[in-house]
Formats: sequence, C-alpha cells, structure tokens
Amino acid sequence: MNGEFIYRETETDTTTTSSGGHQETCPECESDSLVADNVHGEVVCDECGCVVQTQQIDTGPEWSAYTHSESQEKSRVGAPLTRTMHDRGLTTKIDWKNTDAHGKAVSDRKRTQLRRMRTWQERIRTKDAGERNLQLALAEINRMASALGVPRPVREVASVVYRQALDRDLVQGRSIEGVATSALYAACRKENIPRSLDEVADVSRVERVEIGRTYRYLADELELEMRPVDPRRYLPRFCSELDLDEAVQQRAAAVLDEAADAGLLSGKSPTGLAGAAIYIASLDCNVKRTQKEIANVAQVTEVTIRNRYQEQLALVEGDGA
DNA sequence: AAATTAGGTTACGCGAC
DNA sequence: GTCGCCAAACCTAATTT
Repeated sequence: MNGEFIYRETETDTTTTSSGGHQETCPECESDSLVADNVHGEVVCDECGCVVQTQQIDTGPEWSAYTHSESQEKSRVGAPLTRTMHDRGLTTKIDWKNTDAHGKAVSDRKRTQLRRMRTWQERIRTKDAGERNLQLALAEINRMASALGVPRPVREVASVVYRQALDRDLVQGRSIEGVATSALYAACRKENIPRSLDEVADVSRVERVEIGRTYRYLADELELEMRPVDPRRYLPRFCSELDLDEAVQQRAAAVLDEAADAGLLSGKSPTGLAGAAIYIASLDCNVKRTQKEIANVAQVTEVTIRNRYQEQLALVEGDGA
C-alpha cells in the first residue's frame, strides 16, 4: 500500500469516521452520517449539523505537498523502497489463473471479481510506472535548468511538456533524458528565455542531434507551435556577458528591427544575428568589441558574425543613419 | 583585426519505395 | 519508416588586406 493514499483526506476534505471511533451515530437525530472535519478538528453530523466531538486530532501530515515529488520527499511513512526492482517492490501482482491457492477452480462470481481486480491493478501499476518515469525526468530537468540558470517558470513548463509527452506515449522508444532535455529546450523557447540548442546540449547527457530530433518530434506531436526565436531575446544576456551597457543593447535592438523589416532574419541563426547586431551597435557607440569576442559569447564563428554584419550594415547605412 | 575564399559538414524537406 | 538527395546555412582553415 502506498503511503500517499493516507494523505488524500486532509486539508479541506471531509471524510466519514471509521467504525473504530468513539461515536457512530448522532445523539440528536440518530443519523449515522457523522463526518470528520480535520481542518477544524471536529466531528459533525451531516444530517442535523450538530458538533458531536471537538478537539479531534488531525491525522493528516503537518506539511503540505503540491507535487508528487514533494510528497515523496516529505513523507516519512510508507513501505520500504528498493531500487533493485523495476517497480521498487511497491506494486502487487495478480496471477492470471482462475484458481485459488489450492489450485481449485473458482466460482464464476469470483472470476469476474478477479478480472476486475486485474484490470485495476494493471491500471494502477502502469500509472505508477509513468510516475516513476516522470520523477526521473523531472530530476533531470531540474538539474539541467540549474546548470543553465533558467528561472522557475521554465522548469514548470518543461514539466508540463514532459507530462504531455508521457500521456501521449511519445516517450516510447526514446530515452527519458532525451525527451526531458527536449522538453526543457522547448520550455525555454516558449517562455522566451532562449538558450541555444548548443547550450542545452552542453548540460545534457544527450547528443545534440538527438535533442534536436526529439524536440522537433515533440513540437510536432504536441502542436507546441514554436516560432523561431526572436534574436532580440539574446541581446540582454550577450550584452551583459560582453560588459556592454543599456545604450548598446538598445541600438542593437534597433538594428535588428530594421533587419526584421527587411526580411533578413528568416532562416538565419538567431544567435548569429544578435551577435552581428551587437557588433554594429558596439561600433556605433564607440565601445567596440572584436568579432571574435562576440562570436565567443554568441557561440557562432566570426565568419557567421561577419556575414550577418555585412547584411545588416548595408541596411543601416542604406537609409542614411 | 577583419575580410575573403574554398571546401567540408549538417540538418531539413521532399519524394520514392 | 527510411532511404537518398538537395539546398541553405555554418563551420574550419588558409590567405590576404
């Protein structure tokens, strides 16, 4: 039995008292529908509303858990776990044979009962497998998110994406880590806290190409509707890494705006575009950084910076700035 | 440092099977 | 589903300005 179930009846929940309690019927109306209110510590009669017993002990946990992993972490009860078994020894198996412990055939009534039990047991077991899978993935997502320094909301989104993938059986045949990484990458883009595929790959245990593949697959199947990253999103981070002030950043954003109007952004790597814009801006503002320096933080080559830079420069000069 | 050039690599979309 | 191919973007590396 999983300890979780015990805690489901706390907080605002009201549940009927167990038969082991002191009082089973209401002294006023003789009704037996007594209800324990664990929040207020009272036992009340559901029929007439009178309070039968006060100072009830709240048998629920003194902590609150909002997620599955949290409750796993905080709970101090439950069966001992072992990682050596695929289900950590928690679930029950029900044999398929319709015989009792002595090998005798069982009655029809028992047979249907057994069938129902098997069905539900299977449902519970597989659901649990999903939960375990999820826990692994979430741990991995958290680790990578920390390494990348992305804020909490991104992790939340990544978790949601992963859950969806799990629900729709998209993880089958793929590594948990691969899907987890892809979910995180997708979450970054969705939340507009862009990290390039390379950066994500650096903190992942999965190859870059697989992340890309899985990501596309997820985006497709889950209809995540991902649009290309706006290069402007990279400006704050890059500028800060290059020790450039706000003015340069604004100038770079203006350059990118123009480039966007001219339809220059399509198909190019956003980091390269951002880098080139920063290069132009740094020249404009007399705080020049070399192409090499910029190429470094943007994680593209100088050549790419150069190419984008030439394109964008033609624009900016073109309208006589 | 920046520009130019050449040649290699990669992921992507597409159609054929 | 995957195989083969193509075109575009990028990369590496060498050379010149």
